[in-house]
Amino acid sequence: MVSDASPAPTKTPVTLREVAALAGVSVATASKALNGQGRMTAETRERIRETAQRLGFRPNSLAQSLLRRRSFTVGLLTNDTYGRFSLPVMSGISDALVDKGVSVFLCNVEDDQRLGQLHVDAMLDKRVDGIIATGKRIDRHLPVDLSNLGVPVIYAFTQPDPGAIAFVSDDAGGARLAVEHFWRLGRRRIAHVTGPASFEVVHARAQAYRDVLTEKGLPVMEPLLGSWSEAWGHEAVKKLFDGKLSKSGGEKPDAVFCGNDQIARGVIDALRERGLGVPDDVGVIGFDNWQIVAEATRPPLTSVDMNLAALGREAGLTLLSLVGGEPAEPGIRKLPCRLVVRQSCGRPPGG
Amino acid sequence: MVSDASPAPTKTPVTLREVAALAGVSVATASKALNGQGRMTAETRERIRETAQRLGFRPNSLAQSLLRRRSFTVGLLTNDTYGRFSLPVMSGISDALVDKGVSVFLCNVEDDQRLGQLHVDAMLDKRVDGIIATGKRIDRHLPVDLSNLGVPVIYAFTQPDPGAIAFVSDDAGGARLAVEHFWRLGRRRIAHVTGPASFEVVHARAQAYRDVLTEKGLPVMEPLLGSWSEAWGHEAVKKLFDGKLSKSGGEKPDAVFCGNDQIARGVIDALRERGLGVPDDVGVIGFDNWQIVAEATRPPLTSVDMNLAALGREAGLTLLSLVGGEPAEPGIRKLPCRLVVRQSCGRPPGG
DNA sequence: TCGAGTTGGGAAAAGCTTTTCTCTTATGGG
DNA sequence: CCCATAAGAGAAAAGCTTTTCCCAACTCGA
Repeated sequence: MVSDASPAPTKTPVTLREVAALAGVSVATASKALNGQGRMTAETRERIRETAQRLGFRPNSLAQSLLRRRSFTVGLLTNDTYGRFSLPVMSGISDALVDKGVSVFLCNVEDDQRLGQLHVDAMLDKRVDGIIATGKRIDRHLPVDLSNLGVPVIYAFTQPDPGAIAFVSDDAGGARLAVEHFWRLGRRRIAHVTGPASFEVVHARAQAYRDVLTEKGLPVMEPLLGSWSEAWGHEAVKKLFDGKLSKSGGEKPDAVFCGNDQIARGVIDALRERGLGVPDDVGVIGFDNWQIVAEATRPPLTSVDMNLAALGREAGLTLLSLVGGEPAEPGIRKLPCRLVVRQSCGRPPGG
Repeated sequence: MVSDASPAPTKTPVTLREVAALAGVSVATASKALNGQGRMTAETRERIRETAQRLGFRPNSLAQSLLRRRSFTVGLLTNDTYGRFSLPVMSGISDALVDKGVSVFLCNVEDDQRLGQLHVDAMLDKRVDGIIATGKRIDRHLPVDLSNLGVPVIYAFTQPDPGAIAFVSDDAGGARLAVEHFWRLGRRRIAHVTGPASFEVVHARAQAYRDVLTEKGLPVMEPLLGSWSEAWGHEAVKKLFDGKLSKSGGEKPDAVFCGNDQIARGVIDALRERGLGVPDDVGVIGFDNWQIVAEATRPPLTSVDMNLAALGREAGLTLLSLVGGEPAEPGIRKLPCRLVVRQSCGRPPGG
């Protein structure tokens, strides 16, 4: 039973040479037949095709790549090991590329410079056509230097080098979406509970929040900065609903826009614990649209989705066009978010 | 400025031929010098090495692979797009392989047969040395046929083909860990709330749960099967603490072993809502050790960790040995889980 | 029938590295 | 001083495909 007649456990791949020999032509002709190039009788072409088919011929990509100086692979660098951010991005990239015959090397570099260098070297050795860098936050670099690599580089959801091409989510736009949605629903005292000041997105979203309120002539409550946790959501509810709020003259919020879904989850739980109904008394909107959290809250959480898969797709396609030699403007492209409406924000009055 | 001293934006990689020319030797000698092969004077070797260094020479892996019939790449197939299961597995695989110079193609096939075939073909074209299949549950196949591919295949955390090599978590062992821990803590009325009957692990864990209780001479409450959700955790608490339990003569549980962390989260919240203290009145242990959930519960959740990264590492190393031509027994290897103790299970009496 | 043009197909180089021979030169012993 | 041996380095093939150029044979018009 070591090795029997039926397809051997390890068979050596069939080469073009063998196909050609069996079809009684030269390798040149065989190659042309299979690629639809060159001139030959229809029968010759067909015979070669059939032979190739029958033998299960598969052109050796390594040889092709060597010749074309193009490997049809790209490297994807991430530091988001358990990544709910970078995973959708990856998925989008892969989606965009698989149809073009391009495969993706996934390399997790953690936050380890040595590991980063190791992976980048490995990619370069393998002659990737390009590299995409992605991460877990927009305002931090990966622990690798990607300048002057000799291959195109695109940044997606991570901090780019100056002069590079990057795709990020439009956090300010996403925040507008949420606040304006509250406004349309008739909410007028809208609070904002978000993450720590060390994140740039915190400021971007907070500013958008202020802008919308100002535009609409609504009272602006100063955003509450804390951590990205449920616990902070609880605590923030205490601050919002126990203390006096300066501007609004003691009035309690009827809506809370949260910086992520975990905070929102904490807020909703805390509201329930103090007998406030969501969405009837207070509407809540989260950010990230982390499905498993958003759907587990009671009621299910309305949340801003950053369209990360789309972002990845754009990044992949752009990289490909760069590889193809087409020029592209450097700069940061912000891609729009979308609001996924569930039940925590309420329905329009009388709607 | 077409090509100046500092690295050009897009430089063509330097070849061995150029190194050899500059060092004044043949490519054969250059190759041998850099690989520590052949015989030559120490100075010649050093001169070549220096030249290569200076030029930033990087052997073209495509050429090497073509020659060695070994690409130093492996394909990783998964259907767990947003995967908290397959991601740690991937990370372990990558970890195990990066030091050996092996890169990983990540291919997400969703549950789409066409996509699966597409990716497998792409991998085969690219001459991967082997393939690892991973997924989101142990008892389901990926939507691809991986038999007779001509390259070694390893299954990790997904249902293997018969006769293949697979690594999975030892769910029964993990369940024992949890129940025995409760026992050591002095808990005597231990309930089990878990997922749907359609999952094999549900039965494996439930049986282990029964076994341990029987061994210890404790009352066995019939496991409560439901869904993997928080909501089911809430509901299960109702069933456990409202109704009469047959065997235990109406006594309420003092411990609940949950089938995953989300259920555990629901159980803990529900217990709190009815005024029962965790861990003082009731201990709770979850499964999966999904950090972000386990650490957000109040109190933080003790949970069974499946050691998925280690599982991935094993899978990677085994694949490599297979690629190296070493034989390996087919079969399913169960890797042990470990209990991550936080606060929800309680401390030993007087401890 | 001759020359021009067309048709079908092959030879060979290129892409880059590794490895096996082979060759030349130097060295040492007798 | 000569031969045997070792040392140092190069030529060439292999690995597989694509593409350019070339050749032989055939067709057709004059």
